[in-house]
Amino acid sequence: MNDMNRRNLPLFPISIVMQLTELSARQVRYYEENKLIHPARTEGNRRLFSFNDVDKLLEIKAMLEQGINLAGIKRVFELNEQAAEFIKNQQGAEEISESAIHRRLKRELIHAGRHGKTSLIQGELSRFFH
DNA sequence: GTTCTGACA
DNA sequence: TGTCAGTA
Repeated sequence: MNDMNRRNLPLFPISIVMQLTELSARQVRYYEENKLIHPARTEGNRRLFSFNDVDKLLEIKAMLEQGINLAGIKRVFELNEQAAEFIKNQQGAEEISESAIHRRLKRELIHAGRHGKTSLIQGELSRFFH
């Protein structure tokens, strides 16, 4: 069992996630409605969150505090996935750890931010993709 | 007792 | 977003 696998295991009920993220159940469910997170379900239809889900919720919380709306946050996640793929292709078939990708993404986001911090908010993220 | 969906303010 | 109702 590798790390990536571990991080995606459906483990926590919403009560635990509430304590871990300091978000209300209402907020967590609302973010799922808007497809920002996709927690697994038990046979009884109860949500089960993974470490990745929790991390994502913490990122959502942080971005929300910076004034980014749900649509903008969704865009950030989409761009992140595309960026991750881009980096993987650029690295070739060579194995690259998730943490390495995240370090590089973070570095590139910081670099992009220097050209205009406000451009990262309110749905103007797309301009970094030209 | 806990969580879920839907609904109202 | 909080909260209440009626369930599972």
